[in-house]
Amino acid sequence: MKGLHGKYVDYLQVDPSNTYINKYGPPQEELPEDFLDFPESPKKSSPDSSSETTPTSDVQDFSSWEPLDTDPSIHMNIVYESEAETDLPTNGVLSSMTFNHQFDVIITENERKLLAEEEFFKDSNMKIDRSSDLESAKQNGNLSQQDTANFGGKSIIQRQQINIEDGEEGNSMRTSPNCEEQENQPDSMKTLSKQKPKKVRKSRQAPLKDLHDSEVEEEIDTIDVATRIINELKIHRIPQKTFAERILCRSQGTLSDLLRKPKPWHMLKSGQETFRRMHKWLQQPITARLSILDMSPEEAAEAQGLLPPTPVPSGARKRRMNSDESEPTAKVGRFVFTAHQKQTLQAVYKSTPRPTREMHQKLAVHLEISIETVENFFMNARRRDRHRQATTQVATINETNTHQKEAEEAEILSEYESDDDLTE
DNA sequence: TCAAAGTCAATACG
DNA sequence: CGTATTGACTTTGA
Repeated sequence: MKGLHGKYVDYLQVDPSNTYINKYGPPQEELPEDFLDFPESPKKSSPDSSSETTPTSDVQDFSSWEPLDTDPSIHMNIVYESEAETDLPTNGVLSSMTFNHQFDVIITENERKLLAEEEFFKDSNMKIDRSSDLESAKQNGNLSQQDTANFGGKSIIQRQQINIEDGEEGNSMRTSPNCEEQENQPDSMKTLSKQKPKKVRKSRQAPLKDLHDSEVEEEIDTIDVATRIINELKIHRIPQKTFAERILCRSQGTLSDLLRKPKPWHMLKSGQETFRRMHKWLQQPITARLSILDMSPEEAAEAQGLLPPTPVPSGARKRRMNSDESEPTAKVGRFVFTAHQKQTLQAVYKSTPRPTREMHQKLAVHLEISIETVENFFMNARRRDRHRQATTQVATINETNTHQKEAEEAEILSEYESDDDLTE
């Protein structure tokens, strides 16, 4: 019963009585037609399992599944991703939870013992039960959540990994977009593969266009992606710098900004590419995600795929420097406005966001700074003002609603770090 | 040539 | 050290 050890399991089911486990994966794009259907339980399983699953004649026994307790390496550290209609935060970490939602599961070996907890997947109603692990999680008592919506007892867990104690191969890395890649077709029809119509979208206050499941334009919920990336980086202790450079081919500062202030997808231009990469990375099996991070930027770049022509036009900056860069003597640090200069400029900006060239000149003289600097100030001010406005509207409602929960999640997340082994 | 969008990357912060 | 901020550079589109 250790056939799956060391391999990816993209989907997983656990029977209502929490005794058997059904794994499916890895690479297959699609699940078997009946994957979501529990076999007709022949035994007197759980009481409330009086489901309405089509009472087909196909009687199967859960014994065909792998007994849950025979896999000692299992432990689930569930990072869930709420798709919608839930009061739960958009995502977070839970110690246990019954299904009805889709989860992003991460399993670490040294956490396996925690799974032994009989509480795991106890009921068939979605419920958060943190009694089994996370000494810390216990501190938080407000994560309980009820969600009666269920799929007739069906459950799915996505992207989970099962660690093994013996042979496993760290190959399995999948292609994914990375640096050197640049495809910006208004309608990325590049790969018409019908990937899992995993539209990462949630019910936000933002007006969402109702696209069909067609593989039209993959709309990405940037806020959701950003949140998830933040969690991933935190859980696996991946520095922004590492992720930014190896996966996104961007600088740490840029990543930080994108993560904290993600602009709505529809407001992005070429910047969509960066979010696409983050999204793509999130869709890969955990081992692949982590393995890529272990490589050098170059390796990662190639490993992940194509290195087409025009790399994102930012790779090689030509910083202004003397024609001869051999003498770093006159090291001019970055310019920084003095309090007075900044205050003056901000005051002017308030009343006049778009000063005329003459005004720019006057300000430059008055503040004793170059006109370019003045122009840059207004340009940056306008852009960041717009940006702020665009991100605030969406974030606000959401935050006020889940502020507390998120704060608690953060605590739980931090606790998980204590025994995460997948980091180097 | 100008403005906007996307970033870089120095450096301010904690 | 890792993350957030931010003045300025680069690329795009008009």
